[in-house]
Amino acid sequence: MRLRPKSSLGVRPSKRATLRLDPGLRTPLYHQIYILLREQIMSGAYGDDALLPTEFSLARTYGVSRITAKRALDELKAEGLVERRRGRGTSVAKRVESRPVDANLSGLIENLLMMGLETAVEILAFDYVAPPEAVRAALSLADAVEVQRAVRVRRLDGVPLSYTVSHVPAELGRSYQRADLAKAPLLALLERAGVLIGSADQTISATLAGPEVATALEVQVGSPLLAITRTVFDQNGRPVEHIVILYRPDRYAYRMKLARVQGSATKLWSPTS
Amino acid sequence: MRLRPKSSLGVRPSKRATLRLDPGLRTPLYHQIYILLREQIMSGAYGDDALLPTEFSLARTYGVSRITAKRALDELKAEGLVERRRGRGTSVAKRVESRPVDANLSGLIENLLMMGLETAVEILAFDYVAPPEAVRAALSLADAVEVQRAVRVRRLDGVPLSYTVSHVPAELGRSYQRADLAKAPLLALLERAGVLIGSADQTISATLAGPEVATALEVQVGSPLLAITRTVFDQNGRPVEHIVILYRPDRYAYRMKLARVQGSATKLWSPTS
DNA sequence: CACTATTTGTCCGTATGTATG
DNA sequence: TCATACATACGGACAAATAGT
Repeated sequence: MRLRPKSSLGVRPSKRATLRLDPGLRTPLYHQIYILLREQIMSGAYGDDALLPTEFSLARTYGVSRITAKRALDELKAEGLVERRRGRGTSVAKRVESRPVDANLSGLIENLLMMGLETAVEILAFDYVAPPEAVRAALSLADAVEVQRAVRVRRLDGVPLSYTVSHVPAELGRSYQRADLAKAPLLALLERAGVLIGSADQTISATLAGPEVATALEVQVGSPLLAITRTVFDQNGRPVEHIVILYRPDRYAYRMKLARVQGSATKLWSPTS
Repeated sequence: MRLRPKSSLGVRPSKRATLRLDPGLRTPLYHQIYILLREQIMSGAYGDDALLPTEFSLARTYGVSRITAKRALDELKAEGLVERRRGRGTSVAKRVESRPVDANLSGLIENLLMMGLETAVEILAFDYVAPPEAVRAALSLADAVEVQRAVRVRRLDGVPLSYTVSHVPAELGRSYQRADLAKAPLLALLERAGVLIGSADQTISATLAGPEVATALEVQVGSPLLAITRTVFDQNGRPVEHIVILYRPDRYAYRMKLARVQGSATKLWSPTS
């Protein structure tokens, strides 16, 4: 089978000419070069009618054959990014100038308004289970306790936005029913049951869409997702809810304003608003 | 040559069962599945002695042959992440327990202290370029202006933590040199140059590692990354810096404490500290 | 005008990797 | 495990268009 030889004795493969291409990366060499060139074109490195490197030149700098370099250029041509003419070379076709690094355009939703009632909620699961170890620890529960688990998908304009898995200690979970969750936020239900919400710990990270989540959010398996994990405490510091929310990054962005904290070496920013 | 047939007549290949793995991603199918499974293992989705899906089950859910599914599992085994026994199935080998759902344990770095000087910075690029359109817009620059661009990788204990691309208006960029960036944070350099830092807009999202970033961060292509895009303004509201930071989610988590805002229907939380 | 160097287009053959049944 | 198909990557060889002398 041979899954990567593991370079038995620490013998570095002595790659000399190979400028930053990684053959062990599982992505075809020509495609790596294609991405590098596209990146340079997008960022305007080849202004106007300047010529891209020739096939031979690319082959030399990246340590590949001319055919491989040619394929990278051909892929650019197939995308309409460059024009190629025999004897002349390869030049940038259209002034692309895209790549929205800054989001905000398009139909991106921001944090707060989304919490409003403009969204539709579908409940995929509502049951009582033994919690995963991490959840049990976060909620400071005893060993053999059950929790109320709910899996929800939130949509805006019919397009999935987030996939939520929430865990609530069973005694609190009894205070609401499956149908309630479709209409009101979980926190509101807990407050209705007399819980005095205090603070929350929140961790923001990134993960990949697995099969179930991908289906629910209508994205490809392996798509990136923004993951927010939140543990909510009441005013006595008792944990009352543990929730993981997975957002489609093309539909949702977590935006915030920061203000500079003067005179502190370690703490640079303080959130505002 | 045939670079992707372009599906001549709009004839969709009728992929039915294929639960949306991406064949156009140029990454082998077995490796895509490997990345997904590793991601799930790392995030503790298979607690304790739970079994991973069988080869046949994987083959069915992803619409590939059993051999391909087997290879994904074999690759996990080669990495020492799982144990496989005939007739029994595939189980998680070592309690990896990295990527704790709740952060904070293990070697996870939090936001603020990291900005300190415990980390080593490598500068991959330091030049003056025409900015990408999105950056130009964010910095409110005129059309044909150059900006100072820096690409950096930050490491802690020798392991890459973040990949940073920063753009600063050229006149401000002249105030520091390449070597300065390796020693002090960009904001400190700007303040040294007389800039009075005011506020910042920040967007948090998720993305996938491309070849260049993957190499720099020593992760696989297609791994999830936490993406923070920040535009910094001086006290007059003039933009002075645009920066995109890509974090390895297994090494860095964005944590925050939230306090409940009472009596507001739309605004539920207010950040504290 | 030929002559040449450069550069892309096309073809061959071969070896290895990927994916299927 | 085997046979098969296709993709990837290599090196070599030659043809055809372009630009300069």
